[in-house]
Amino acid sequence: MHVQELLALFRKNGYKATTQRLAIYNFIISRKDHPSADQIYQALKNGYPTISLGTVYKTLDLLERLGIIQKLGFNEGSIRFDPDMELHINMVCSKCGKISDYKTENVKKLWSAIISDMGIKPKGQRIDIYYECNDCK
Amino acid sequence: MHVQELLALFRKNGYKATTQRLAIYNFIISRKDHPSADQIYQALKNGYPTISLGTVYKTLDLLERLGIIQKLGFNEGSIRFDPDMELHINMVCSKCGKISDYKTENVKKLWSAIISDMGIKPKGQRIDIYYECNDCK
DNA sequence: GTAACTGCAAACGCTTTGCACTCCC
DNA sequence: GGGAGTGCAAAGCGTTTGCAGTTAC
Repeated sequence: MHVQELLALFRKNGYKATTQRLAIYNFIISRKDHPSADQIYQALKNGYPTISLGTVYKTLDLLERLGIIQKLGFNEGSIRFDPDMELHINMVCSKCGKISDYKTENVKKLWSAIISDMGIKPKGQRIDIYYECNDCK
Repeated sequence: MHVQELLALFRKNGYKATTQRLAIYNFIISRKDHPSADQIYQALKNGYPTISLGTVYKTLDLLERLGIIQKLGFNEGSIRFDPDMELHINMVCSKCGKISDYKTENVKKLWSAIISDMGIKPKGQRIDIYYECNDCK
């Protein structure tokens, strides 16, 4: 999603397009791994010295409500934020925790087959595969 | 897994088979939804008045280390415990949060197709589908 | 008998909340 | 100008930790 679209989406829903919100969104989509709230905060502190962790959380909640990011709760007590709302698989390294997305047409096709097998109308999904990434092997 | 097997597994790994551990495991497998630590604690308090939440957590960690249950972190800050270690889909009601498992041969077949498509060796997986359950419709 | 386990309570860490100040529109 | 949003600090809440007393073996 481009800045212009995001701006329009905010305004359409009666939310203000603040510097912080745009910065947070831009940061998330610039990253392939799925950062935690604190990682976002730490990274933005330099460019935006007065930004606060509370604002990061509030913005992430807002982006989720608008349906443009997904929250992924993990066992270690952390929540990660994924800006990809299309069907994909989260490849999670079970050693270092790094996450990368896997998205192919074939996966979509096979997933549709699973859905039609189940006979329900899904509102969303979350698919994790735990493995050992190349760095950790 | 039967009590006898669980007992053997504990002893093989040098852990003691305490009343609390057996009770916690038995409770989890008796439930189709995936209870949280506190739900387990609340349910067992009656039959085991001195049991503590700390013990519940420690036991759940142990069971996970032994590879017989899976922790599922959710966005709402809670962790649920799933005693089914075979491939299945967690059907999560997005309104009431109820979870039920979906497990068929067809899902296993389609999932294997996805895995071979990816060309990795998974150590485990977690598949959630969010939908609206019959009670909430 | 003794090492592991329990139960309790305190500590912890991530997230949420409340509120005065600030900034977008 | 006014109301939504920010930043800060305190509160909240699920989970972990430490330790003295207890239990399995």
